[in-house]
Amino acid sequence: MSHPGPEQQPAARARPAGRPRRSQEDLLQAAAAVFVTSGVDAPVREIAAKAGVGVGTLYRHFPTRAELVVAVYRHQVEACAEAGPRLLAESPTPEVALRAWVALFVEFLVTKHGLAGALHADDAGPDALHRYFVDRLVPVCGSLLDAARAERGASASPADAYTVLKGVGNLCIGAAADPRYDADELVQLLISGVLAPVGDRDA
Amino acid sequence: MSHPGPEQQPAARARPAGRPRRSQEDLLQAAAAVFVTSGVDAPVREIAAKAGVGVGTLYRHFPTRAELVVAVYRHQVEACAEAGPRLLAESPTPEVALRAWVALFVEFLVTKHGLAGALHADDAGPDALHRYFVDRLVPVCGSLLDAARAERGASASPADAYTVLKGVGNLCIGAAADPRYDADELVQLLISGVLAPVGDRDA
DNA sequence: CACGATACGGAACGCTGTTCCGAAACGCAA
DNA sequence: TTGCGTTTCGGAACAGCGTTCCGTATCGTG
Repeated sequence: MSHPGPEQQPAARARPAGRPRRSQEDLLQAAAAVFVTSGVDAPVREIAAKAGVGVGTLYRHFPTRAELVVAVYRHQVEACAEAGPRLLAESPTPEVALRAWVALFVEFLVTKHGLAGALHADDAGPDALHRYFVDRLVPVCGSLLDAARAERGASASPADAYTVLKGVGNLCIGAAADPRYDADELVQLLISGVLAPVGDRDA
Repeated sequence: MSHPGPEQQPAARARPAGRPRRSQEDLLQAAAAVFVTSGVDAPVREIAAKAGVGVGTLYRHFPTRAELVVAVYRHQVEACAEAGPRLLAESPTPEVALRAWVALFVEFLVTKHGLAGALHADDAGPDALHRYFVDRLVPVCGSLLDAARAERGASASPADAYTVLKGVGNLCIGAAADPRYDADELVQLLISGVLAPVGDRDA
């Protein structure tokens, strides 16, 4: 923070080349800035350029694109995860806590353009991004879900925490780019369905 | 007037002077086959190779990738659209009809690998694929939704047909590639939430 | 001062969707 | 039949992506 180092002029610089740590921080700040302006899908070269380094440097610090994204958003995901138990303790009912937490998650995903879309497991290889989100947030979501369901008295579990979390994430895809689409509304309705008594689904 | 006419206005005569237009049909069949094996995101070159033509030929018949996808699935989308009113007429209640139609839509999306993911408006340009799906299916979804809501007596509309349809489509993303994720279940739960009385959302 | 280790930048690779153009195949008229 | 215009064909070429690779510049140290 106290040493931002925003110099980007390509000429006349005899600056740190062999030092290990500076680039990493520059990269993270540059990536965060570019993600805000150009979305999470911004080209790698744009991030490297913003940081004033080559793509080779970027890839040594973050071997894959997903790991860079994880690094940029790690503390926000952490904050979201930690908000779960706190909301559960502070809210009047577990359902209120669950809804508040989910709203928090949705706002996080929607404000980072393209993050929800980049969250796909896609196929085959376990994406570092997908894995991190799942590992960190599924337990939190699960405990909130269990508490809310216990309150409602819904014994049967129609959908597990992983499915619900992935569903919420999917609902956020494209939300920022489409004014006609209200992801937050839909997510709350999904929660309503998840918490509804099982017999409610039969006509 | 009685000119020998080295210049012919291409008004009515659009006769194929070159090879017959067999290519278009070959392309559609090849694309359908490739989509089944390699998913909707299969490379354009693979489709062209399968059809035994060059990519130039493919792009003259289908100026963009999305239009090819639309052409391949047009009759299935049409069938899905036509199933809406039929289900509404044949089902015991509108909600049953809505749930059955949505299940149909989900099965269609999930079985075509990657179709749901390719459905994004993404950004900026109105995708031909997205437009076609929306134009054809939103009215159908809307009438089913209205009927089901009228039956339930839920006056307020928490989410319009476009939002619900897009939400359902989003929930199907990655469903085929992830055994732990049950899109169909989630979609039915979302419908439950959509049809639930408005006051149900407040804790 | 010299030498090895290492982080650096950016060219290069393989892949994508899309555009472009020379060449070939056909119908029609002379 | 022969020639010509028209239209389609095939695939090279272009632009952009994520990722890999390597010559080079700089640092820490003996």
